[in-house]
This record gives sequence, C-alpha cells and structure tokens, in this order.
Amino acid sequence: MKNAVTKTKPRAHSHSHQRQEMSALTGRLRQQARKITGPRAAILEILRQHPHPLTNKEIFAAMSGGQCNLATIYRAMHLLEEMGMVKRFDFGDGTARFELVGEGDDGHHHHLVCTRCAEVVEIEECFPSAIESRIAAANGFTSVTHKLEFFGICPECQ
Amino acid sequence: MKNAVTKTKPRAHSHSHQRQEMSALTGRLRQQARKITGPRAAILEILRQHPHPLTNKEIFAAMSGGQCNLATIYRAMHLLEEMGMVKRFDFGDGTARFELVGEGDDGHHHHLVCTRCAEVVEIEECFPSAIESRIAAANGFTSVTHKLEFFGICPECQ
DNA sequence: ATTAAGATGCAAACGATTTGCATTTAAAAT
DNA sequence: ATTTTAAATGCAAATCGTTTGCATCTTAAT
Repeated sequence: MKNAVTKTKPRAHSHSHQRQEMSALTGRLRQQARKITGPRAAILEILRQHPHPLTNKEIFAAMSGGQCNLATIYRAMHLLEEMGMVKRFDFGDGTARFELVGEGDDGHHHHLVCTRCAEVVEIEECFPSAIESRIAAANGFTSVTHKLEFFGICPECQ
Repeated sequence: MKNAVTKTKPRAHSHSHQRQEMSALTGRLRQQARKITGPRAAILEILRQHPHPLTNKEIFAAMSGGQCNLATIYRAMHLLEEMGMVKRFDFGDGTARFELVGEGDDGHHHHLVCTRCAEVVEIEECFPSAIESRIAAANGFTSVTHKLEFFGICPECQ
C-alpha cells in the first residue's frame, strides 16, 4: 500500500535516495556480467552524488577531465536503464534525465520543476492507484502506468 | 459559443472534441490579424477531423498532395499553440503531438496510450487538484500545472 | 490595382541521440 | 602471469525531430 499522503517520517523523499554504496552498484553490474570500467564507475559516482535527475551532458560535464566520450554515457545510460539501475525522466524539453534507482525499488516518482530556473523538487504524491485501475479497467487496458510531472514557479523565481 | 457539454450523443470524452466549425477557426485567426492561407486551412481541416493528437508528420502525410512544406506545419503549430488553438502533448517518444482545442477551453486532459500499437484513448480523469494545490503550497511554488499520460496494453494487443 | 505585413518553400543548421567500426580493456581461462 | 575474448570505448558520421535564414509569394488592407 502507498503511504504518500499519510507519511510521518520527516524525509524529503521515500524513494530510496539515500546514497547507495559504490560496491553495491558495481556488484549489480558484475552480476549481469558487465564490466566495471572507468567511465561506468565515474558515471555511477556522479549519479550517487546527485539527488536529482541529470542529463547525459550534465553527467559528462561533471566529469573532471572529460574522461569519457559522450557516446559512452549514452550507451551506459541505456544499459543502466535496462538493468533497472537508473530511471529515465522526461521534463518535456527534449532531453532525457536520469536518476539512480535503489535496489528493489522501481524508481517510480515524480518531480516539481520550476519553469524559470529549472529547479527540481522530488514529489511524494503519485496519481491515485485506485483511479488508475479504474481507467485501465474502463478501457480494457492492462499493465497501465503513468508519467506525471509538475511544473510551476519556484519561490526564488516568483 | 460552445455546446461541448450539452450534446446528447454518447461520447467518450467531455472536453470539447466535437468538431469546431471551420469558420470559427478561421475567425480566431482573423481576430489576431493572422492570414488564412491554404496550408493553415488544410492543417485546421485535418485537425478538425482527428479526435486524437497528431504529429506534424502525420498532419503532413494527411495532406493529399503535400500541399505545404513540413516547415510550414511546424511554424503553424507554434502559432496555433501560442494562440491557444491547439494543445501540445508529449507521449515521451520525442515527437510532439497536437490536438485542436475548443474555444474557451484550455485543452487540458490526458491520454492512455498503448505501448504496442500506439492506440490513444482520451482520459477524463485528472490529477486531483486538491493534491496539486497541496504540492504547490508545500514547496512554495505558484502556477503549478502538470503533465500526465497513461501507458499500457490495449485490448487488441494483449 | 497597390502595398506591406505576414507566410511559405527550400535548404541549411541544430541539438539530442544513435551507430559503424577500428581499437582497447576487463576479467575469465590457461 | 599471460592469453583470450567478449564487452566496452572513442571517434566520426549518421539520424531524427525541429528550427531558421532568406528569397519569394500572398493575404488583406488601402
């Protein structure tokens, strides 16, 4: 059951944003017989340190001496996404953003994005699953999920 | 004037999808001192006849003899969007889709998209505004809106 | 009919992303 | 430790949706 609205713990977000151990991350790669390479380690390290979705370019820029090719980051993000280690988000600006996902977590959550300064806040609430189920049933669809993002003007930009 | 809600025929959605008169559409252009050109008339005519979001390419393809340039469609959609005559939707595939919006309507609604065959169903439900307000307030944001789309497998594709 | 703002066509430019291919490398096998 | 090989990377070129510069046309007002 979801506790989006009734939560009591004073956490900013419940979807496992506590930093994962690097060893846990590389371990997941190993389990899938993927190599732990310099570029991948760098990417994971950067993702670990960022609580919000990053674009491939931002990840690239975050690397000290451009120690890896941008194409490599694109490829790595596809791999990590397939493995369920990162989740892709779409803020509607034509640029994909990625966030590290906790093991066992599906990473499903939403954001509130400032349309002026692009500040991002993670959002607890989710579309009510009861309504989603009704929508699915009413239309005969199965495996229904949703993408939901909020946009507005942040305090600083008002 | 709009008669969106007072129709008697069994309709799937209430958000003014009844075809607008062509004259009403061209009138709105005239009011803004925009010219009624062949390409624009063709675009509006195509949009009128389609209940679901169309990509620019689809609009282009729907024109009998490619009577206008694709760039013209892109430009027209920007204009129509600014004028509030069409609404842009993003299904996350990197291609914008547009739907005609009824006069006075803001076109805000959502879709349920089949991830296999791309069938699209218009959805009535919206994210609860009370929750949205709470999200806005909790984070000090103003002018908060949202983008929400549902994805699943349609009856035929199951 | 004249005219000027607005539109269009065309091709080039763009930005995000993908891909082909030769080269490198992690990690398994010896 | 060395060999081996599948996997990964770098680089450049290719794609795809979209935008834009510019010369030419056209709507709609005069």
